[in-house]
Amino acid sequence: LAQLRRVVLERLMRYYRFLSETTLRRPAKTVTSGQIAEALDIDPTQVRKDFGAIGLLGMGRVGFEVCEVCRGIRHVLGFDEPYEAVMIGAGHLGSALMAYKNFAGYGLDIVAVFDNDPRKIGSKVAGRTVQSMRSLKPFIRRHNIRLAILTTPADVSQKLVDRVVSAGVKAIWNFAPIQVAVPPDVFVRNEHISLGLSEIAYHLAQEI
Amino acid sequence: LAQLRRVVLERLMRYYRFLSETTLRRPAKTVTSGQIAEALDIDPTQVRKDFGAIGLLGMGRVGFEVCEVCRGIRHVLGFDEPYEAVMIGAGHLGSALMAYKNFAGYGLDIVAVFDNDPRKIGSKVAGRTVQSMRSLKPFIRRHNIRLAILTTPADVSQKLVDRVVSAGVKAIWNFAPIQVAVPPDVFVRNEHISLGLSEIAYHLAQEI
DNA sequence: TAGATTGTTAATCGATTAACAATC
DNA sequence: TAGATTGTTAATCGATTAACAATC
Repeated sequence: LAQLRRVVLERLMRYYRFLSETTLRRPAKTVTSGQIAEALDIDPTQVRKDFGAIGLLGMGRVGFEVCEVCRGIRHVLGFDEPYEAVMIGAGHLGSALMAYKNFAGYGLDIVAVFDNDPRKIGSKVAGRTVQSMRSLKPFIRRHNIRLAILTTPADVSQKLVDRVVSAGVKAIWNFAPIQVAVPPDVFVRNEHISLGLSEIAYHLAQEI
Repeated sequence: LAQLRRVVLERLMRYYRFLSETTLRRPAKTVTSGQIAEALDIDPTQVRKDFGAIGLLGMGRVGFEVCEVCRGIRHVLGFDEPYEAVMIGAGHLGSALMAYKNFAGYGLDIVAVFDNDPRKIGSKVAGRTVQSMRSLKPFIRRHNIRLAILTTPADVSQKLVDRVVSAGVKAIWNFAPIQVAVPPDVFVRNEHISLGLSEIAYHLAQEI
């Protein structure tokens, strides 16, 4: 199975969400590439190609089995292999993410939250006690954590990244408004708000 | 000036952030496409193409004037034309976004926040009093608001979108975990957390 | 069977990268 | 001047779309 590109992963996720949502409302055994394509405004061939790329086969004149597709996507995207993460930063954004219920359905379990603010340390966020940043590194080591979610201010973020990477973290989900540097074997996914902002601002300015 | 695609907008934003950040640290009058390219891991030709697309000209052997580039990007992306927005939802995420200081630098001013929860209505979020959803539509009409930022639960989001669109909103910045339907003249930017999640989960599963 | 849908090959489209004369 | 950097054209690459025989 070849390495899947980002755009493909995103489409797979959209298929998955669409199938999960619609089958809840009106259960269907099968779905055609055309139905998915129309709902998500994608070419039907694209859907079949993507399914083919992850080894899903359809049936002529019938389409694809919904359950099989969902199972296939779950498997490929790795939702079935639970992984634990630490949240770095217990501010508004960190708390918002901690409170997000759906993560469990994607295999993600945020097992601890850390902050530097003495007023926050010891308090509870979504049922977890906020710990001091000093405990961060030992915690990651002890629990073999591979993912760190970063919701800290720009100025301290790089230092914290260095620390968690040296403790063994293999992926950073970066919500901090800064580009962080990591060794080549560490994966970073950036969620810079400014990218969305640029698109919004541009379209509003265009429209006048 | 041709319509700019999403990837171009995102690159422009990255250039802008890079130039703003680095000139703060070590002020430079000029910058070459090669310097930008190396820092952002982009092809130098790409940088020159993007600059050319928005009418920025460099100087042989010298490069581009930093100030001129920043001004050009600000102008094209529309950061210089201030626009007001309403925040729909005063939960963790809504509060986090309200508290974000940098928006002003991009022309965005969140002038009001709305929620359905009686316990939140009347309280302050980042200096703004949370208003009832009942005031949403009249407020948008009265102030000619063109952007709504959506941080509500999935189940109520579509209804709220319909309402703000009928009140005249022209763009939706959607942080709700659902695909919202809008008329063709309304622009939607989705920030579904699940897309990032799929990439993270996939890479962690691959790595094993 | 007839007809809708698949899987796959070929064609198109657009975006990225390479090459290089023009420029300061 | 010499040499680094630009602007632009051409070449490459990859992704999307079209076409269509095979299938149920």
